[in-house]
Amino acid sequence: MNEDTNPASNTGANQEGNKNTEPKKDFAAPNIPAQLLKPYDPTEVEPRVQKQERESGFYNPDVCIKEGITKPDAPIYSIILPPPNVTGTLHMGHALGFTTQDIIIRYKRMKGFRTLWIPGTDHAAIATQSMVEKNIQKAEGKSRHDLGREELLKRVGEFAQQSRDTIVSQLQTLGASIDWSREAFTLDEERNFAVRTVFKKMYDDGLIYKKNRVINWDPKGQTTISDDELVYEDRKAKFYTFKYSKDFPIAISTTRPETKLGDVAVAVNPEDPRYKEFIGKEYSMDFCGAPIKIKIVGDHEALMDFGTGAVGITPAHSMTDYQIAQRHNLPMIQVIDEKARMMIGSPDIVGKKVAEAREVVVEWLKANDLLIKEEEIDQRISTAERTGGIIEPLPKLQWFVAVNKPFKLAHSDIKGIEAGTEVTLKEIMQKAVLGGQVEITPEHFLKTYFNWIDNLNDWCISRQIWYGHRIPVWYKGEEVYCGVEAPAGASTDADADAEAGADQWVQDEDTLDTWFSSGLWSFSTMGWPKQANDPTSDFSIYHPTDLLVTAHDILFFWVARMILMTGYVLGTVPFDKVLLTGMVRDIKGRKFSKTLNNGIDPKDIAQKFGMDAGRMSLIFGTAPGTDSKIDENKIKGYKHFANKIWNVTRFILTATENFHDTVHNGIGEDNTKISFTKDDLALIEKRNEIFRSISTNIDNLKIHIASEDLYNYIWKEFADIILEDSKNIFAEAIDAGDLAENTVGGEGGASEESIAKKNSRAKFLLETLAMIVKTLHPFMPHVTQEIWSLLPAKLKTRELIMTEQWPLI
RNA sequence: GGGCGAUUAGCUCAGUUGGUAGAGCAACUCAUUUACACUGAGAAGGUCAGGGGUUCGAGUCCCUUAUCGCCCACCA
Repeated sequence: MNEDTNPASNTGANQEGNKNTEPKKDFAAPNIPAQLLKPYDPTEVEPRVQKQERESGFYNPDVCIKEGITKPDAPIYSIILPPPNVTGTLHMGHALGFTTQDIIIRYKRMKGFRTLWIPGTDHAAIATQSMVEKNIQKAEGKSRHDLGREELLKRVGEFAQQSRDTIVSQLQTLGASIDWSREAFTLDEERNFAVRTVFKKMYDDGLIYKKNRVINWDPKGQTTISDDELVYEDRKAKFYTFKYSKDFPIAISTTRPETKLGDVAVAVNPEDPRYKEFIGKEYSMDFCGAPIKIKIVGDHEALMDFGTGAVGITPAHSMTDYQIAQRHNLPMIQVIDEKARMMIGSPDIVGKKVAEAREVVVEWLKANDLLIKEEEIDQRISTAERTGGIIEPLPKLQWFVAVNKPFKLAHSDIKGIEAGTEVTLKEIMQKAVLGGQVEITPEHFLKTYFNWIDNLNDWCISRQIWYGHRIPVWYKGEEVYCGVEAPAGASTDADADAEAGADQWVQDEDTLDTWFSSGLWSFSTMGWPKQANDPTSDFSIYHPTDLLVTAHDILFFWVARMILMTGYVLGTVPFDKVLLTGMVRDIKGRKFSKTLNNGIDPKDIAQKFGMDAGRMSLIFGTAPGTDSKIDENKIKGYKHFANKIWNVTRFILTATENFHDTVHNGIGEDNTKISFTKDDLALIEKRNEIFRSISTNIDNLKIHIASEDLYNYIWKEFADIILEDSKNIFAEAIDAGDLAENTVGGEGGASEESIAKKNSRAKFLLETLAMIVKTLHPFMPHVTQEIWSLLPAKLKTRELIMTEQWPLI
């Protein structure tokens, strides 16, 4: 398979004679590939190399084994790609993570590992649906209800497909050596089956339950969201102090007077001398047209030194109040509906939006002389991460995952948890990491991780949207059925369900939080559950995976959920190591966001500087977990670097032109056997030391240091010192050659010595060049492949450098 | 309120177990059409935020202060 890839090498006759007389002018030497004589052009090379690599099939480990590149019993190395959301396109932040993964995957592949990298995309339920809904509303003025469930899903599906196509092409532009034959989608049929299977298991174990309680309602997205999907915004707000009525003994304060129509109690601190005497008393009155009944309760939650020391309790519209109400068995009165409009009160309040109702209530308080104080305070309000809607806490019947409920874990490979013992999901998340089974880099995120788990509450998993995994639960009158498949007689038509009669099974309307399916990603992409017991399945071979590379902003959303799900379902961990990357920011230090429209498309970088340069600039000098800024000057530097290696190659091939095809056999220019000089042996030793440490650093996930060492060796050591020095050696050999020719029977000794030096150095340069190109390949796959294709055939064992063996192993 | 991180050259940032402070970019001097101007050589530039401690020795470990950033939290 070792064809001569040097297109210029068989162009026939050359003019050897010219070489020594005018060596410097003669770059167009016939032995040197024509491409090499021009500056390196990434825009031409990169797409070609990507296509060549992809079509080779070697991204797929099965092909590597079949073609003898990887041994069948080779050690395993697997990574799953964090699936990008199908809401849009990739930016340089994604590129950092993906480049990191690609570097490690290429490195491991060259080291002989059976290497798998699985791609896919995430349906990102709320984000995607709300984006499509917005587009439809804008273009056609229709809501999702105008379209119906089926039509909307069709539209969202189309959008997702387009997004997916863009993402795939972007990943290919990055040069990601990912196995496309295994591509998955969090919402495809196989993943849906995995989701249903896990849901059913959790339901049967009593870990999934349905309950009516106060949840985070997003009036804009018309759905619940989990605690983690809240984003806080600082705002100025009016803080009102007032009494419910003239006769009421205690004043309370609030920023939301309109919710007070739903108050059922006032909590005071039981130690508070001002209010002690009122505890237990009840008062009834009219408040803005709503009859309210207020009980005074003692609760330590009420702080004596805040506000008036008394809290109005609105169980239906505040998480805190809901919890206090639970403690005191208080009723819950909902006064705000799902559209954030008032449900009760006087006629000028009912139907009004909360902000308007607030004004009306304040006016009413003033008119009745009940308002005591009005001041401005700083307030944090909750908004929905995906839609930006202001969260309205509402009581709703929702599905939850119980994180503190003990259950029996049948099988366990998790250190500290014995099979068959009772554990909670929370404990699984803790112990998988505590025992070091999952290693997190940088280490300080461990504290963040445990801190989050300590404060974790039950996970609300139901969403009132249509795009997503529909909850596999069916109702018929009072009956409830949960199953992987629909019960017999259940309607399969989504829109028809709504009108189905009481004698028919009707599926739950809600869909699951997108992170429920993402949590299964490490094994749902590998054929679980259908091929779980097949020893030849990906699941049996590649799970648990070796490494997860992701940005630190989804540590809780995703990393923790994967640990939870994998621990629960399989009794093991999803990955051995987690490498958290920092966020890539724009030049002003801002996060990339759709609203700012400041995302940088990797394709633009590829156009401008070459993707290799883009990749290096993301990696170089960027410590794990540390945020970085994208800077075009930096990228430009690595474009220069690519060109540098290009020219290094040209120089070495030109300088050794006469015998670079024989050096591999140890045959020098004068047909003598080459042996290394002392100087060159020293260079080899130093070189090998540096290259070994580069390997070690990649092994330890310190690729930013590895890339720096490599860069410095190539440019500062190899090019600036060794190549410059070599010029003298080669010049001496030429002079000596001339001298020997001109002096018949003269002293050949000097000549032989300089020729021997040249031979030694030439061998060193060619071998080192091959080594440099191989070692640089994971970082800059395109330029290295192009150089590889231009190197003398005898220096290589294979056409594609990605399948060559890593140096010095 | 709790937790975490950052503070190193003009700018952007590296710095593994403590052992003489590093890179890129910018700026300065010089060289040169060279394998490469997508170049080379040289010089300059730092009380490693401040203070204290441990140590023979601290950018690195401990304490503390300040500033900035992030995450979490039920102060209505």
